Amino acid sequence: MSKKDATHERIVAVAGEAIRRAGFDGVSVADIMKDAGLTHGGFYAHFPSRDAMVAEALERAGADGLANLAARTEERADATGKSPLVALAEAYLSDRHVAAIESGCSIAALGSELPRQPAAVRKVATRRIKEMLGLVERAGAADPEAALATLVGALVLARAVDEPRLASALRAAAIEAVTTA
Amino acid sequence: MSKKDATHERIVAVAGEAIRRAGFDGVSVADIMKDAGLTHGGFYAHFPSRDAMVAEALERAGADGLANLAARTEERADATGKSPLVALAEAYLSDRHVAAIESGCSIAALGSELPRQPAAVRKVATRRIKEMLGLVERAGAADPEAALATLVGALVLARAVDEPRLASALRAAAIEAVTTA
Amino acid sequence: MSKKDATHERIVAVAGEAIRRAGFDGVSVADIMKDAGLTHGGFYAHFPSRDAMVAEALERAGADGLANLAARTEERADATGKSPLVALAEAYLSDRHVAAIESGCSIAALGSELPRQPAAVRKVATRRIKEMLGLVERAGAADPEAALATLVGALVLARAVDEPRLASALRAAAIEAVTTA
Amino acid sequence: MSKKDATHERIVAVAGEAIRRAGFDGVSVADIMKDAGLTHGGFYAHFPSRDAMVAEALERAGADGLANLAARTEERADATGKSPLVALAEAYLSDRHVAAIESGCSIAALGSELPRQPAAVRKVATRRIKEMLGLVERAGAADPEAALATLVGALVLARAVDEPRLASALRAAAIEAVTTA
DNA sequence: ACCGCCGGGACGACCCGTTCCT
DNA sequence: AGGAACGGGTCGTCCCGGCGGT
Repeated sequence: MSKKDATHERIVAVAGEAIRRAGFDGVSVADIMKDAGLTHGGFYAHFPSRDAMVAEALERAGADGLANLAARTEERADATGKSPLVALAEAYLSDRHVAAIESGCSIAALGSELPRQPAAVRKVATRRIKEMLGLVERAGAADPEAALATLVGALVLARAVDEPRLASALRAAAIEAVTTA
Repeated sequence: MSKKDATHERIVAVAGEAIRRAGFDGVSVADIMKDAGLTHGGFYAHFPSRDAMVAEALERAGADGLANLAARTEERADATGKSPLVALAEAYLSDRHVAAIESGCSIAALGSELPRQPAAVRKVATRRIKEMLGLVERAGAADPEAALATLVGALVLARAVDEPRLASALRAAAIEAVTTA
Repeated sequence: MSKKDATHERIVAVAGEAIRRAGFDGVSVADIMKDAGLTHGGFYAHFPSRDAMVAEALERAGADGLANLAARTEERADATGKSPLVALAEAYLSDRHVAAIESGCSIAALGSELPRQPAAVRKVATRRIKEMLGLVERAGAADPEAALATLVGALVLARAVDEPRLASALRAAAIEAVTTA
Repeated sequence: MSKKDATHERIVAVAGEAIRRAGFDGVSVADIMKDAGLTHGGFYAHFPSRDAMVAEALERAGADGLANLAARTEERADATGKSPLVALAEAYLSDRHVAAIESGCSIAALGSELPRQPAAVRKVATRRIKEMLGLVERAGAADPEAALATLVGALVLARAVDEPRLASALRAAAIEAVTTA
């Protein structure tokens, strides 16, 4: 039982990264199983379908990304003495987070694909967004909804854009807007 | 020449909608051709590859979405007498635009898929984002980059979320933030 | 392991015959799999690509054809008391071998297509030709290279030609030339 | 009328080379037409079907190859003073002819594909083989059938083989065998 | 009792020979 | 004679079910 659970978790963790990196449809079951050190044959002993695995993987990826973000925020607040909100915004739009799609915010990584996902997946995403709102609120944002929209939008745009200069401008402006509102 | 161009345009228009609706990988060549009233056999007389068609379709979808947005903004400004920036934000986050993924803003519809797209596609997207910045700036935004990030982020989140109440809150907060900054 | 190997061998055997019958490009993966009692979906569990399968099939077809030839030669030598070389030439240019393209000499069946094949395939063919030279030499040919060229050329021409009379003349002349040199 | 005939001839000439280079199935109608400086649209104004074009192309390629061979033979006979048969064998198995598949002997280039061609094509090939027999006979071969088989077989094998050394040995042995019989 | 392997069927992009309209 | 369009076919990949060994 314990071994099976460990395997299950490994698959989910691998899938969480793979999906953020390549999108919901960007990785095959076989790819994920191979990355988890297994063959694709046993996949359906762990999940009833690919979709079910995706839902779990998104859940896992979201928790993972949120925990990472909280940790980086705290690090930054401790190191620089800045306010929690500033630390949060700077962490969310840091070089590191922009680059690390596969371990970062799952909402920014998959946002525009979410509307076409099955209900289970959307449910997970909605819950995650609420948690993110809570995080932003606790950090002291006057308007958590607007702040979250700005942060997510800036991250999506910064990653989409081809020119580093433009990406940096978007990130800096978003940090400014979120922290002075 | 004229007939071929007409067909070409029809394919591109159909593809632009299909891609916004279902994502870059969500529609097949055959599907697009069928929607354009053709069979898949003739596709490669119009495009050297699927990727080339996607790049054209994104270009077209972006121009289309931007023109729609500008038109709706003007309509709204004329009808309500509100400032251009308010009209723009309200138009961008209107029920209508949130619902109309396939004819709306291509950046919001495809944003999180852009980082994985070929260079040609990313180039088109970058140009479109610059145009959107210009639009926001001309509407009178004090900080166009932040305003665009907020608008795009709010649209992505509002579409992603499962609960209309939450979606509305995100949209309202974003409008407020953009227009009062 | 055993089952997969058995299936693999069956595919290779079927492909070896199909390729000799219809040429390197004359049969599809689906055709071969169907003849092997399978569907083409499972093909890529056995071979990384069609080309890899073709190389194996040629290897198999060559070994098969050579073994058949050796067996027929011995039968003929035993039955008629003729010399090994005569028996070999007569077996190689027998009605039976001329007719049985799909189980006969792979070099004669595919010779003129070989120059355009990938390196792996040509390598296999070269090795087979060397083995055939050895066989001819052991049968007592004074000039194995010339004898092989004559036999292969006569078989190719006899199969190419539309008139049985001409085919027979070519075969008889080749047997005569090979066995009296 | 004259212009159409010229175009027709150009297509046939291009096709004759293409088919010897890439095999009966190795070139598409569009490729041939493009090489002839045309578009594939007009193809069916010149030929009722691809097969009909192939038959004509083989006819043309055979005449072409045979004329080339006769010319090279004569050149060689004049230049070296060797007997017609020696000159013929040396010309047929010269480096130049081995390398020039697309302008050389069509029987050697396509021999093993002929058995599966339509009747019209095989008829053309048979006639060509008879003409080659006549050429060999007039050159003074004691046994034209065996000589032709040896020459064609050696050319096919020399082109098929991966090792220049082996190819040379096959060619030399064949020349020796043909000229001393 | 459970995981891994073999296999199935459907679908993906891309290419081909052919026809029709201009 | 040119060019758009058609429909069938190719190889390769996908998600998923069942049999067999541990």
